Amino acid sequence: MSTATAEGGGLHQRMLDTLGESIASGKLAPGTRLTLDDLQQEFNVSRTIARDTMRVLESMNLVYSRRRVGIVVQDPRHWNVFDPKLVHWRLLSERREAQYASLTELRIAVEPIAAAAAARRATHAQRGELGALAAELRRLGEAGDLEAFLAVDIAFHRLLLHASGNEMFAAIDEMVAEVLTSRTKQGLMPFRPEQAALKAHEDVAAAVSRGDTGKAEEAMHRVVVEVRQAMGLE
Amino acid sequence: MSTATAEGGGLHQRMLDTLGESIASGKLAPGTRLTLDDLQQEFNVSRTIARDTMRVLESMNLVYSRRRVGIVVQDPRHWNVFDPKLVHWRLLSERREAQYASLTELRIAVEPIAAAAAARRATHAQRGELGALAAELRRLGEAGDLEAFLAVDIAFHRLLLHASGNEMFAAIDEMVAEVLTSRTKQGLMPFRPEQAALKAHEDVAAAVSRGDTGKAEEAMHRVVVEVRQAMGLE
DNA sequence: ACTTTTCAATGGTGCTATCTTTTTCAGGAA
DNA sequence: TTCCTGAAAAAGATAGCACCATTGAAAAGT
Repeated sequence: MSTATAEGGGLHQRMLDTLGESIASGKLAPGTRLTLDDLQQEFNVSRTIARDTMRVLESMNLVYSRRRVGIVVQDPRHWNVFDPKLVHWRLLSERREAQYASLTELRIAVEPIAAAAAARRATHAQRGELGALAAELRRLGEAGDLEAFLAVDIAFHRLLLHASGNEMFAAIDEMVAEVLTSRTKQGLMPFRPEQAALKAHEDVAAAVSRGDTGKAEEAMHRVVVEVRQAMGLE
Repeated sequence: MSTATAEGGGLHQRMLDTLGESIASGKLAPGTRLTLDDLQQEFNVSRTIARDTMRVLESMNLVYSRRRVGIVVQDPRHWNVFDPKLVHWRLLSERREAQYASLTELRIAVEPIAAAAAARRATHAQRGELGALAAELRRLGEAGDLEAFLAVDIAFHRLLLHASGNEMFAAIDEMVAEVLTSRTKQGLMPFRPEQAALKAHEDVAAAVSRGDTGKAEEAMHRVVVEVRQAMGLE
């Protein structure tokens, strides 16, 4: 993807990012009426580009268009909230916290089940790699290198989600990475990862390695349980 | 959405549905190269429509387009598998079973956590309604009216997902409905819903009603546990 | 290796058809 | 006269079409 309102991609991408961000942030409130004519003027683009952009926003259910009315910003409850572009825009907005909360809760739900699935379906190579990452995690955790720790932590969770063999689980890997990153960057992580967390990661890797679905789920549950408490979910 | 290759919507919708279905089913293999010129001829539409369509498919990561190359069908691992349109197309294809499996696993992951969230955040009205639906479920279950049972079961799960207050959970309600429907239609359900399942639904409603997150999660776990076993996940 | 050619997307312009909403206006009843 | 009603007309916006210029990248040729 293009990311950000950056200059990057074509006109279409820029217009899409700008408008998407405006809608996601609520700057363009639901019910707001736009017209292609206004948009082409505002963004200084041709009708072609304006159309393309609105079609994409429409396919994400951020807007709908009706004859004689124009293009109308949809109520948030209709948005395709799993679209990575929308997730990205929402994380850029001031309502970022709400998006993090939703994502974290999703993670709490999915990761233990993904661990169980991985224990059942991971390839031999994946099982090995997972163990290596867990070991690396302990090394970096005890050394106190938070930045490197984050990178490996992301790799660990990403690999697990993919090893689950469920493409829907795999698809949330980017979002999980963003949650982990944000948690570290905002200092919500203890300066030095806790022993319990390191142990839990190792247990996940070990359980997946020997195909123990129940233990894998339980260990991954321990990994996310701290997040759960931080969110006030139990 | 328009649903199906039906006559419905505009040219854009029809072309999108047709192409999307072809890609989702694998009839158009990853790596296949298309050009706008070919497409406008094949579908007998203007360049505008062909462009719009491909832009939408591109935003779903079903294709990517490069200059001088054309429009290329993406590898499935890049697809936005949470896009409701894509889910729908996959359920129409011969690979429908794989999609059901993924969705079921997602459901197993999400619903217990959604129940806990609902216990915490549901409105007063939602708590009451959930109880009413659970009672209705028992009545219909014991009467053996499978069709009506299905309708209420869907309403129950949909309400719970929405009451969770997590818009990402709410967004999977349609998918859950399709899974439940398919399970009933294909006779995967016992002719008469089991007592344990009826009890579990009631327990979910009761726990949500009194705000007991732990019990709500546990009870919803019992609701999905049968599905879990049917899938060979434990 | 470098240059040229070719191909297909990117981006733009202007037009017609069609669908809906709003407005207008005529006609009848109070 | 005034007010309401309903049909017809007008207007506003997308839907869709045809065609054109530019640009970037792959492939062919030197």
